[in-house]
Amino acid sequence: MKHHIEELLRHALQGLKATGALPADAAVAVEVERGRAREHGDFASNVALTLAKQARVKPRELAQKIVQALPASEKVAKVEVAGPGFINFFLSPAAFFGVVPAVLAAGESYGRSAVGAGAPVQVEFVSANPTGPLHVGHGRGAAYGATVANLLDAVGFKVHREYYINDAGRQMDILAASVWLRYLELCGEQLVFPSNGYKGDYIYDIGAALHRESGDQFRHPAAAVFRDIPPDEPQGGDKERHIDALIERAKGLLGPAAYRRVFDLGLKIILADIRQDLEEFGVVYDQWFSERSLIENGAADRAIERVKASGHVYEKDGALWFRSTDYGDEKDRVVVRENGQKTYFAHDIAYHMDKLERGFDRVIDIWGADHHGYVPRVKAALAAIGDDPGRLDVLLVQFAILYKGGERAQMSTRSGEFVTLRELRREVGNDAARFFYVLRKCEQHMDFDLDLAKSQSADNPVYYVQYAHARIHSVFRQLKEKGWSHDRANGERHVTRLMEPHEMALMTQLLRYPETVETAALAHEPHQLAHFLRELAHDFHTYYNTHTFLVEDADLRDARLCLIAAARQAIANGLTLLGVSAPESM
RNA sequence: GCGCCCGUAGCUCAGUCGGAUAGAGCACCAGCCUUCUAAGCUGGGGGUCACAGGUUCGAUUCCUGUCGGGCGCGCCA
Repeated sequence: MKHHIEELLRHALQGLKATGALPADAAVAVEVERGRAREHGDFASNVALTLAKQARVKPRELAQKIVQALPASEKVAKVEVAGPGFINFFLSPAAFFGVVPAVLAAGESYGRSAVGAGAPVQVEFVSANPTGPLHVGHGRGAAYGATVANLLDAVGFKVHREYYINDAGRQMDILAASVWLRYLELCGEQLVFPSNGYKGDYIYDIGAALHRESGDQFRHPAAAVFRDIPPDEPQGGDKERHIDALIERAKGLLGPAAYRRVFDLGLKIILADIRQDLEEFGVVYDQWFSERSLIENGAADRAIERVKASGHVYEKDGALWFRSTDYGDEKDRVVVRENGQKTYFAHDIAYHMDKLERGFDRVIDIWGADHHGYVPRVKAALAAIGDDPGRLDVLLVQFAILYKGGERAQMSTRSGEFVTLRELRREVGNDAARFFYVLRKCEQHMDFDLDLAKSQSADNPVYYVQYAHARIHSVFRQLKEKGWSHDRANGERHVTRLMEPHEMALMTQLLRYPETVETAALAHEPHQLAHFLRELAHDFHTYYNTHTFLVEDADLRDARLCLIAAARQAIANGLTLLGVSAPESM
């Protein structure tokens, strides 16, 4: 509908250019928005205000000319010039009534569109280090990313959902060492666990799995493990040097093959856990992309070569540096360390190179806001190797702070004292978690009130929306109990009877649904859809309270049932995009 | 210190590319169940859009500065 109004305006402006009322080269950016107040109509445009200067006419005068040049449309009942020069459009009743059969005919596809034109888009999200279970911070990225992907899919993009597995690097070595040490304890060795190791209970579980699988095969005396290892922090040493030495000792004592078995077992178990966690949360990927594969198949080397070939590199202190400051980064970055190892950044260049080579029109990365400083260097690298950094969008998701009984919940993976996503899901349910996570725009810090999310009350927006859906089902159950049935065709013939203000409001909201999905998708803002659904539910609840649907007059009854069936469809479609269930009864 | 994000009602937050009288939910107050689920509805009070300048027909929105909060500034990932 919005696009229809925009089209009418464009026609009018073309006409005015043809007659010379507007300069032929006037920049035409037609803006149409929903009128805020009723008296401002259903749609309003400020084109006359923005073009007045170029046309050298007073805004109101220009607005009048535009209105006269507007082509007739059966969907528009009235057009007015108002205020300083706004053009207000009032839709005809036909435009409202049409939405009911339109929704019912479209069914699950109502709100879907083709603006994306099948363009391939990749959405990479969560991508948490496989060093432990997902915590509640990852949950927001998961819900947000999954919903952005769903929205893009709904408006016609070909969406590829991907998880980048950080299965290389020091953190994973720390995990492997942590697992091995817990395993040694289970073998009966007495040792002091490193302060910088992973201390969560799940490490014992993996150690136990290793022991079940391999018995004492990887056992070494604690004395041999800790011989000549530099002291840990509590003993006055450096915790980083301590853990690094333990990693080297593990590799030495176990040998490459056995070390790899320990390493891979930890990776496998944790990854399986993450995967299951996300699946239960309704988050499913097309691809799990391994960082290690970039090293093993030479992509990382190839990336380094391309950066070198760009000339934006130099050697310093034995390391290879990428001069990212050439592209506006605040300092240069190491890509190959003094010890010959490539940095995480080097792998990330290779990964993004690979993404673009795979032919995505747009690549969307969803990162935690703590990685914001990382954006310029990745874009710089893409620019240096001749790729277009404009194809990469990085969306930063702020942390969610959990409140429980008014108190903040602390989280830190290393110490093992964190609230996991799984715990959150168990506590508030998947639906509330998915809904709450996308209720705020991503760059907003979010206070996640666990007590509210879990409360089965009117305060809880997710129940409010779901209840509207369930209530409509309930009406149809009542219909049967009264021995009636719904004649949809008859209802559609009599939609013109739906003249009550509540009915008009509900139809207006239904008309807005496709616009909302499109706007939310293109702006990557799921919260717009969440807020829309609450409003739609409100429009239904007020209607429900004011009018009886199951009236004796069959024509009116059928028409009303068509309307609420359409509302039910729109709510269900919207909730599905959010990954929230639409229950038939509550 | 530098960089990024944020600051809107008592609380949590919307506010589309600069537009018309700044909105919603919660909380608070007053009402509504012989009627399709009261997990609902109706009405009411509540604002220096952090502060100070600037840009213009017009600023919550754009620019500069100040204050306050979060995050980042490794040859970690």
